[in-house]
Amino acid sequence: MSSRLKDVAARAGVSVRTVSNVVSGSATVAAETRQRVQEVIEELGYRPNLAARSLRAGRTGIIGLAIPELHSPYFSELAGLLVEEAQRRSWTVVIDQTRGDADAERRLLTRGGGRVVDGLIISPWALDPAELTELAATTAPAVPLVLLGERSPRGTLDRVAVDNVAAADDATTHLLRIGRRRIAAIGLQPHLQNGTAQQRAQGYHRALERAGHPRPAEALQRPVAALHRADGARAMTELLDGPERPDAVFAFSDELALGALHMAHQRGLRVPEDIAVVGFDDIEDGRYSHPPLTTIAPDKHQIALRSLQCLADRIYSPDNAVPAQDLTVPHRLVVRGTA
Amino acid sequence: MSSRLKDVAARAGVSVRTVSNVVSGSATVAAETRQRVQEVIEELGYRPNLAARSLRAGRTGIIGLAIPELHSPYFSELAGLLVEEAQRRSWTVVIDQTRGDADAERRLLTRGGGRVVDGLIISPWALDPAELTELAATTAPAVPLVLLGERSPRGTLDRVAVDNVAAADDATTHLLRIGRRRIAAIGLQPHLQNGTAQQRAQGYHRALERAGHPRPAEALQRPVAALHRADGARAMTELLDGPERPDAVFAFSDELALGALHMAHQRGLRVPEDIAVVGFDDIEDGRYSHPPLTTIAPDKHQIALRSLQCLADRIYSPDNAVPAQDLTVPHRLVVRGTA
DNA sequence: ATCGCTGCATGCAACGTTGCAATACCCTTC
DNA sequence: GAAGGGTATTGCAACGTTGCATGCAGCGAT
Repeated sequence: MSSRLKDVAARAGVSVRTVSNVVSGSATVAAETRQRVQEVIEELGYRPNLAARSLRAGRTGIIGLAIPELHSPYFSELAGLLVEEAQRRSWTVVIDQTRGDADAERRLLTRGGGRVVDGLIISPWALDPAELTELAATTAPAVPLVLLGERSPRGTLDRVAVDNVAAADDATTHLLRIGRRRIAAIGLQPHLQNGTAQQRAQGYHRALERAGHPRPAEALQRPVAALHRADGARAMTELLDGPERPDAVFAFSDELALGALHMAHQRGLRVPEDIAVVGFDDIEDGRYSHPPLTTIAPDKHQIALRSLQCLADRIYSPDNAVPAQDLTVPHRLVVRGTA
Repeated sequence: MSSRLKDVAARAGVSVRTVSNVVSGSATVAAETRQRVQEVIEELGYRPNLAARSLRAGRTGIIGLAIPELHSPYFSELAGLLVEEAQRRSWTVVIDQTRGDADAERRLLTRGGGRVVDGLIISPWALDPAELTELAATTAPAVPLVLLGERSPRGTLDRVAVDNVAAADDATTHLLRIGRRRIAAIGLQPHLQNGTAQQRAQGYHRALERAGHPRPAEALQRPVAALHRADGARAMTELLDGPERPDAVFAFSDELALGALHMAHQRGLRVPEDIAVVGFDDIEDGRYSHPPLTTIAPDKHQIALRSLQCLADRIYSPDNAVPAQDLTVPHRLVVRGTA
């Protein structure tokens, strides 16, 4: 059994309340008393019981981070930054993996999220933003919520993301500028109500259009089941075996790009001479691929920082008084070796 | 405000206790009553308050996972598996990043770990296993603890790991078998009391010795500050600029290996013809590098499974009655394209 | 000497849950 | 019809913490 306020109080010869005051520092305590209590705290190794505190305060000091999968580099890099930044605010982060499972995301909002965590940062994947908004609105005690990437209809929920359309446009424009003409896209997700993929596709089209290109053939726009390397490799195979061989590929994620790059090597193509590649995410691996990957780098640090700030505003605001925010974080094109 | 047992009880016309019985399913409740209570629970959207439960039960249902850094692929892959497996046991995982900081690891054991989590799975990095054991023993309420990788002196703490010596031996032996003679090692960490690196170095030496090779020159054994790609690239540079150019490299982690591979490409070397590379960890990226990385694959799934099992045994056992276990999980050599 | 003020310390109650032990009820059996 | 046994339900207390209100002492001002 470990020591409680009561034990410290008894040993220091003061009341429980006074020890509590020393610990929290909220009320005035005489220097001498504080000193004595502090010593006893050290001596007994007193640690506040978080469960009791939470019960009393109605807060747990825990926030949730819901991402599709932790082993994906983009999310693990982001999660790392978030955990670190949360620590600075003395929050603890629990990570949930939704694995692209709509039910898992649903459960998180209605059940899991409901009582354990003070707030939730969620990067939706399988769940339609509309349903998500609906769920968030109808869940009994509203969990403070911040969306990563997906926009909720009519901006009813806080959201932090890069400007996906502009970023995809930048990537495509770069490929045009270096003289590419048959630019393929890898990463469309027509089967999902997935705003992110749609937005990136939109940026891709916008750039081509502005440059006076005809709308690219369907065969050049490759859908994927997920954003893993394997999917990128598969899509690349399809492209290389397709009717019109592209001279450039814009992949909607670095993992897809690396898979595509891998396949290009397998087929004996030179990158970027035979085929240029641009990715999206700026994951660590891309810096060390061969050749190093040209990519769109979202400011992940900003994403972590601002989504936590957003969540804090909502958690500490009385009665949802804060209006929903839609924060756009900066991105930049990082030109390395593949395009 | 959200509903409590009290609210459900009032509405269903039963006592608080009966509702509690329905929720927990522990005591006998008449079918009819159960039905009615269930309906009210649905209607009001009642969710148990975890803080109150924890306070009462003395358990939080939260376990900690302390790893050096989340953005490193090996750890994020492992963390993903652990989170998933923990979910199956209805545990919540909070992840702490120690960033190779000894103080952070110390704090975790004495302070953080003390009261928040029911148990802790820790992959020590900066902390000497001896000090770690010492700390664990002297901390007031002993936190159930499982070590990943590092062994505690005289096996006083539970531990899950691969046989690092044998695995490193396997990797080195493979390089010998394909005809390499000047085999370098990247990843030594003489400045840390880091058992893992020492063990891998030991396996490397053992394999060379058994094959009748002289002890490799110091210049072939490259120390690193950390296990990132950048460190691997740097070490590779040193090797290529060194007095004796190796024809093979055994890197103590895949990240190091990928950094080394990158540098080999930069210098215009052919892999594996000019220089062979073997890594350690079997991270996803290695499967898509060019060429795909030959590596030692620890059974990560087993690591997750068994460390949780171990922790469960300790948490649910009365009074530390369970003896400390030292579990060795299997590994295998995965031959791909770099060696 | 009395009053009010400030600084410090304290007691009570409540957060929502569950273990324990007791009670009320019904049905069977002699 | 009473005793016995089981089933169903309940009240009380406690887990450790903190908000609120209050108490107490000492001080300077009136």
